[in-house]
Amino acid sequence: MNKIDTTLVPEPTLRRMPCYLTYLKLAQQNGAKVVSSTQIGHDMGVDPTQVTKDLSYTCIVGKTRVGYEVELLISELETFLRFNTMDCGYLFGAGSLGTALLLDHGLTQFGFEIVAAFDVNPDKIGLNIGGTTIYHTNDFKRVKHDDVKIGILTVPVEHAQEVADIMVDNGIEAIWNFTSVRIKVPDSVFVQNTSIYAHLAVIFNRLHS
Amino acid sequence: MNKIDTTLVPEPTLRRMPCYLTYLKLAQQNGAKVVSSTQIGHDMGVDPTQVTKDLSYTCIVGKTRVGYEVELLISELETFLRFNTMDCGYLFGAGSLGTALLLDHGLTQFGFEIVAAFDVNPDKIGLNIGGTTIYHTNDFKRVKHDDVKIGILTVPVEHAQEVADIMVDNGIEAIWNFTSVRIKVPDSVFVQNTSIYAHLAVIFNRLHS
DNA sequence: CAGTGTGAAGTTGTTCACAGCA
DNA sequence: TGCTGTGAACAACTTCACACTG
Repeated sequence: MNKIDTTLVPEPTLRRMPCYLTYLKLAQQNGAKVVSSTQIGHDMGVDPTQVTKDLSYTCIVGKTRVGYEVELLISELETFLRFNTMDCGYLFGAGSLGTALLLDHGLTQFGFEIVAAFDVNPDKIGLNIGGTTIYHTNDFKRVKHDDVKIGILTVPVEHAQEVADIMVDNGIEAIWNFTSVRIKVPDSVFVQNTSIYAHLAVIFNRLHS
Repeated sequence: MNKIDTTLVPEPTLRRMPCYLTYLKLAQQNGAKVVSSTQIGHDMGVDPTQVTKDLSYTCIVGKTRVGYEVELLISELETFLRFNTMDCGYLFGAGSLGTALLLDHGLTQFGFEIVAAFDVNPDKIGLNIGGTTIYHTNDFKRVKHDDVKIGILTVPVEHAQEVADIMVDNGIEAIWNFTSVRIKVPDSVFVQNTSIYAHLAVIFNRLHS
């Protein structure tokens, strides 16, 4: 499989890739120069064939009987995942989770920067959290730049749809939805749901059965 | 399907259920008494048959041509997901994400309470964040209670495995892993990976293709 | 006839089996 | 022999089709 292939990369694969990347960076710190998918699979608790399949979506080729060159694999993965070019986004809702995202240094490391935040709480407007200024949501139209396509949704559930509508009306093309409601958007807008409470449900179920 | 069935509830179903719950609570606030799976599916952008299938894992039965009684469905879902009985957990790593979880009021609403937090940063030991005291990780063995089975992992990636090992050695049965490394644990321990960066990879890929 | 509930078909993702290579 | 890479078998999840019900 190569990059000319038009089929979409499976979402599970995309979600595993950042884990490989983190694993590889740690391995590199520990002095590893070369690593096999067998090794990666073993260390990460993933099926080794799965690792090979996942990596085959990138352009990298492994050396038979040796494995993959760590440095090359890292840079290839970063390019593939677009973690080495900076994407910008807006944050809507500077509550506890929103604030955490503003303070999180990890995001820039993965090629993402929150360039402005929006809230409706008068006490928060004008504040600067982690280098990002907070504006009133009503000022979004005025403040926004057309080249920012990603919006983070961390508002209370009651306002999720409403704020999502504002994003869509103003040209946002991808919404990273941290709320526990499913929002309705046009087909052209991509939504990634990341509700942590959803995972809590899984934990409770597996723990008590 | 009923509760005597031994097959596991599919993870995708478990992850959708909290969304149904949130949707239903909002609908209830808006005065809805009865709702059909067709309606839920339409409003949430989920296939209506999927909604029916998902709900059939609980004990609730819908009325033909009418739908489900909202209040009953809410309480049935809450019971099923164990959101109305309090589970306790420990948090490891009081960084930006860990702190956000400590400050988040939403968790208790979903039946989860962080009863103690652990970190290695001397500046943080002894602090009280959102009602939770922070102890040194080395004191875990001394502080822990045997009935707490859930551990939240929000430490830097370099220490993830090490801290996970401490948890496992001290009787933790489920680890909610927010780091971007896959940790290795015995089969008896359940791990739920919730790395937000993984979702970033999906957003970038879908946005740029 | 609109809605539930379910078995069957289809799709997607994972695991297995093995060919090729150093 | 140990590893990559791939096509085939398998499992999981989703969507479709339809019988049933008030």
